[in-house]
Amino acid sequence: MEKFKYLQLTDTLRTAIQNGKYVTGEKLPSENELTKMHACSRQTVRQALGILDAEGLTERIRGSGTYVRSPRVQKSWMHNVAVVSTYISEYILPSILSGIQQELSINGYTAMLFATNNRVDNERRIINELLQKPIDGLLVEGTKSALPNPNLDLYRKLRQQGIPVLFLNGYYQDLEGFPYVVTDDRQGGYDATNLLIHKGHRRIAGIFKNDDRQGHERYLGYTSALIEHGLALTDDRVLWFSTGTRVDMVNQYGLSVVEGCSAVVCYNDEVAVPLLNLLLHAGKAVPGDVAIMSFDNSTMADLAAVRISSLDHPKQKLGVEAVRRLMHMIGGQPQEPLVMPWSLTEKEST
Amino acid sequence: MEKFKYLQLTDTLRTAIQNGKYVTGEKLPSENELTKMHACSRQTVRQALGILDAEGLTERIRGSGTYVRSPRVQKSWMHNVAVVSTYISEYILPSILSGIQQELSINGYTAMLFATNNRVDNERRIINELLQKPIDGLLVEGTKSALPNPNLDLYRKLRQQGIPVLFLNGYYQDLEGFPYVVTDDRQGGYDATNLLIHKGHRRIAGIFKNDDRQGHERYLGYTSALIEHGLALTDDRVLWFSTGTRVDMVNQYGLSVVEGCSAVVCYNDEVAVPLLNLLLHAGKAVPGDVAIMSFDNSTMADLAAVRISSLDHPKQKLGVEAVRRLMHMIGGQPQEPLVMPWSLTEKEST
DNA sequence: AATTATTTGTGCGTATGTATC
DNA sequence: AGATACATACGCACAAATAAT
Repeated sequence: MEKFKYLQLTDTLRTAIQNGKYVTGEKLPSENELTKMHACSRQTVRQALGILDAEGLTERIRGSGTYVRSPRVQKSWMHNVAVVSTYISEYILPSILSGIQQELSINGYTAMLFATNNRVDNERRIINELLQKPIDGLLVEGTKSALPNPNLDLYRKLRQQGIPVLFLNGYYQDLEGFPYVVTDDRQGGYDATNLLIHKGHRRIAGIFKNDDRQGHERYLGYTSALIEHGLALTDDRVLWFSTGTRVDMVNQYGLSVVEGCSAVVCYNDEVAVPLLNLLLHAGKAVPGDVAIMSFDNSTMADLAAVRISSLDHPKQKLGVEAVRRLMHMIGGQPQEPLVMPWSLTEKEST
Repeated sequence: MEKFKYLQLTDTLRTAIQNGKYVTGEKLPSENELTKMHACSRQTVRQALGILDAEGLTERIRGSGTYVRSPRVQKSWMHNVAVVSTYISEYILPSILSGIQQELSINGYTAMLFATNNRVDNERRIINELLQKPIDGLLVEGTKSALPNPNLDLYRKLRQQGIPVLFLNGYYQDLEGFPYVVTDDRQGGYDATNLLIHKGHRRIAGIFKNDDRQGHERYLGYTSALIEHGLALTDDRVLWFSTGTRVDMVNQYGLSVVEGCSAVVCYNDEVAVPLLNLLLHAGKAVPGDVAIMSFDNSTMADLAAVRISSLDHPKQKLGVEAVRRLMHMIGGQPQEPLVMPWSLTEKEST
């Protein structure tokens, strides 16, 4: 129990408000009534009410009374949304962030930026910080979303504090009830592979990332397309890599995995471009000897020596959709997950 | 003048603290002394001190006194820095933002992100917002920094409010006393042109941006190199463009401006790459017929058909340096401008 | 339309507790 | 141990806004 009367009173009143004993509207007894109810002086009551007021829980109107603020108005002075991304400057992330910032700005909100560098320890540090910051909502790109995540407790704590959380690109399987906005990676993997199959390819290699959800899903799409067409599914034709080993891995195993194959499905352009260069350097023709399908359709895909056919990632639109959903969540409307489709304009590598 | 005694007292004490009348440390008179000094009751004094305490300007230690907090600790609950950039996802901006975010994070600060899209009306709207937000400092990439800026009043107002402002990349000539971190664009223009001259080129075209400081400076470096070597300075060989007309302009006038020249200095890679493609498409050899020097050394420069020699922009390091200086400013130390040098590793286009 | 009661805001006085020097 | 300073607590009086009579 608190030491001082005024803090005790603050506590009881605050919990009463939070438990809904006093609903949004008038409700709160007058200072004189509280004086009698809690057997203390009016000054003590006023001190307690002053704290609630400073916390934004109540609004005091002279001559009228002390009113409970609506949860919406309680935080109306903030309008901050935290954005936790794996990276900031790399690949398609800037485009997604740009979409997020633009849509937040339209809604009168401000983006507070954090980067995990795809490390769960950084993620933990950041979310711990955020628990003590005045934010209205949170957009998170999941960190290593295919591996078990040690920070789920913190996300649950955020929800407990009433802060809406929405995931994008990667989300955590074990975390239920949190909406997300992602690309349809399984369908994308299926479509990419399917296109190659319909072009007559029978031996199709695949390079996928093993520590995020997207990699797993794209792989599943790849396999289901092969199975559906009765094609051989061989582990030797699949190369897995993890965060931080993209280019190294391509240089080391890139040629061997496509050996004997006429096509390859690449996790993304960051893999496809180095692989393309490696193939060309080894005297192979693209798409003559090896066709390449990739994901994300970044600027890299167009600037490569052979323009790479790459499923088109919604990028900015994904950021915009994520923000729109988060805005609804801040408004109190729970949101369903959104799975966004890929589109494709074929280019030179197929 | 304020209506109530306690607010009057708060005001006088606050301005006294901000004017340095009471320095970091003890200094503040006791409640009883203030009671006598301002001819009011001790409760009134306490109410005023309570506000200062809530604002974080002072720290009250029971049995000891009321102390002025160091400016660094005064705002310890905020730790927000606003970053106003022209764009977010384009070109080298993501790298600069990444450096900013990284260094802010190290210092326990958070980046709040805004984009002007290089429009002064957006800039005005944003700075007006920021005047009412709780921020510790501001990093701004100047908008159309070579044109007269209508928002200087707002920047001065920010300074008046004690919020440190530091410009990067572009700053406003007419705004005195605001530090900045920029690249040495005049020297860069000189170096780029000089290199071409030393390679034997005598007729060197130039393409520059006319609405930002960097364009003007790079142009001045270009001209001074030509003059220094007694080469002809011809308006016909200089092409100016402005925000929003990069590629269009290159496609329209690119070939004509390099006509009769053996080399060209381009404002940046966003100009150099389309120009390169245009030249190659017209059957010209690079660097055989036309050598190309560019600025910024972005990924575009390396992914182009002919790897373009491009002065290396510090990018992340520039962001880091800007933040370091802003941190010092928040700590109360005024900062000098920083002009960062370019480096160059020659590539294929020269 | 004016009055009255209620409620919060401001201001002052006193007393006691407790940490610091 | 005593002086000093802030923290808590209670008391009262009046002002100003509101709401109901």
